[in-house]
Amino acid sequence: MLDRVTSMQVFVRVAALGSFSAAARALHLSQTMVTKHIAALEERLGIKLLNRSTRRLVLTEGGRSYLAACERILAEIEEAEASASLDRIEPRGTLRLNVPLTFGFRQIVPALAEFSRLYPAISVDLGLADRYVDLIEEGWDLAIRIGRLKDSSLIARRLAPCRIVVCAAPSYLEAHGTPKTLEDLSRHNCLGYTLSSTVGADRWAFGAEGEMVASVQGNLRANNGDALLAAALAGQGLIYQPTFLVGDSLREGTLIRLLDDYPAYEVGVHAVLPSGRQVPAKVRAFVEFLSRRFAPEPEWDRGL
Amino acid sequence: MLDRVTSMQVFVRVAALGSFSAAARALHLSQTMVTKHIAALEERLGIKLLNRSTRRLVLTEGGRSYLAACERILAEIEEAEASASLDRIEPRGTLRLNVPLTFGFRQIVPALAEFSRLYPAISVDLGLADRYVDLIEEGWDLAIRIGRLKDSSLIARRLAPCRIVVCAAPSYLEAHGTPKTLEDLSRHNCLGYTLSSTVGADRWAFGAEGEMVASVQGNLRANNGDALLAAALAGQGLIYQPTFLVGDSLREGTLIRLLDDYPAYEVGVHAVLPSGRQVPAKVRAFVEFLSRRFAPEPEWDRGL
DNA sequence: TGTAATTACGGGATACGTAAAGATG
DNA sequence: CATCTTTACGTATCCCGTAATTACA
Repeated sequence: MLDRVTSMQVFVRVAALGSFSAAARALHLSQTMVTKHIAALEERLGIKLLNRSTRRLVLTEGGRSYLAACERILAEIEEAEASASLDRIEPRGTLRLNVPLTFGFRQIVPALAEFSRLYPAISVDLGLADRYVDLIEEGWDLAIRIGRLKDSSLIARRLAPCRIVVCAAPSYLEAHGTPKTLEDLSRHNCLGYTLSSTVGADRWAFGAEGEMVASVQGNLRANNGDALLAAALAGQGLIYQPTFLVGDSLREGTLIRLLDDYPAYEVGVHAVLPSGRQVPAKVRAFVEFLSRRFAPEPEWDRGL
Repeated sequence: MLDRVTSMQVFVRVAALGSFSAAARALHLSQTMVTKHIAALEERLGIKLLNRSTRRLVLTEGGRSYLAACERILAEIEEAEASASLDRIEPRGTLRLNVPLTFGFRQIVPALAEFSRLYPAISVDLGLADRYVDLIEEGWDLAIRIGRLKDSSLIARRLAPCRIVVCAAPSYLEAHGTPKTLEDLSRHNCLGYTLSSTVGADRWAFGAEGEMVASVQGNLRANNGDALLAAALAGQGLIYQPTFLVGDSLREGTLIRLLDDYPAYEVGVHAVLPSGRQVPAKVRAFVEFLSRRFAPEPEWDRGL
């Protein structure tokens, strides 16, 4: 028999999203299992819950009232488990963590090794993605977001500053000279980062709040910082990237920071979590861990 | 994973009876499974629910509060399932019913009065429309369709025959003569029904299967049978309409049936519902009700 | 020593995903 | 034709009871 609680969760998700496949994605299940869960419920109850054509789902009358009951019941179960569970007190279980690619590889993955030593009872399910993810929809416990946050339906905690600087390889500077002012940038090959809609591709900001902006252009754009870093190291042009990415190269001298008379544009590295429920200890533990790890100054900014 | 609802039931029983083996007997389970269910809950919650020595079971602090929650939750589940299952046994709720205009006014609305007396727990949401409606999309429980069905993704049940006959007012026949053969029709003013794409406007069919077809024309067309009926009664021309519409006038003598040497074209009145295994009791009840009401011969065909 | 809970273990049921089919707009 | 639901099917899991084991009065 399919777990009835799971079936109820599936049903609630299907009803909320209006789609079997969307629910499957959200719950990390196959479409097949979603079908089977709904079928199991319908069989058990003896009524049809959803009228479905391929494109459209509509709750039946019985489905509507059962849905309301499921929501009540699931909330009660969750509350009962949360208040009874050790999870509240002791960090354990699986932490579903979603982080941006570059920051993830460079800063989170190394950190996780230590975190796992500290908390052997926690296993981590790491999602690396630069795209926007819906925490609640996709069931993440926690995400790392870099930038300036707007979404207010989530709890955010600032973990570290993220300073964005301009730099280039010595070979490039020898060949093309060194820009001294923002105006000079327009005469250089500025490799653009396309993922942020505000700054990175055509506009490079300076000053902690981004008070100054330079318009730039170049012969390469990418949606991935590591790719741009590689290009810059090869002497192709200037890049405008966060210090957590270019810090090592700057300390090694393989990249040179430019325009350091202008204060760097500063955004934040944030831990973001779904609001509402009480925060599980595993999440608290990880946020605290990162917060300590990155304070008072993150490692990647040492010596810059 | 053990079914969580079952585990809760086991836990409640164990707590009530103060013994694993007693609970096993009560639930027709092996002692083994009782142990495993309790262990599964304890694992899931991360806390001990029962302190047990061989002879004695004592709820822990956490166990007591979780027990209370389980009792609430199980009661709610039972209630939700019972209420949902009622839908399949006892006809109740709102029946969303879509019917064609003319048939609806003449045959369904009168029937509904009696239906409501028979099933006071059902309220009806009646949609009158001649256009094609998507049952699933628009959330209808049931539709009446008249004609010959093709759509196979729906369940259809034939409720009654629908015979289509030619008739005219005596005043018209006095003025223009009485057609005796299909060929004669071409010399008459044939008022066309435009809603059906197959027959009704330019082509009038005869014979149970529509084996014979006459081409016709006239000076009025409409997409509504009642309008054409009114025109015919006023002596404007011939109409080709179902007996459920013209039956009363024929019996009164305000219309005269023509060409009754030719057997009438016969289509069906169908109940059509979204497919799926379970049909709600309210729907079954209504279909049965109509089926009985129209059998063995529908009222509108009496005496024709 | 007798009763109750737990562990070991094997067989059979089933939960699950892949892949293909069916449906739909 | 792309997308969504359902069916078919093979596999690995784990549910479950029998039987052996441990714990306790």
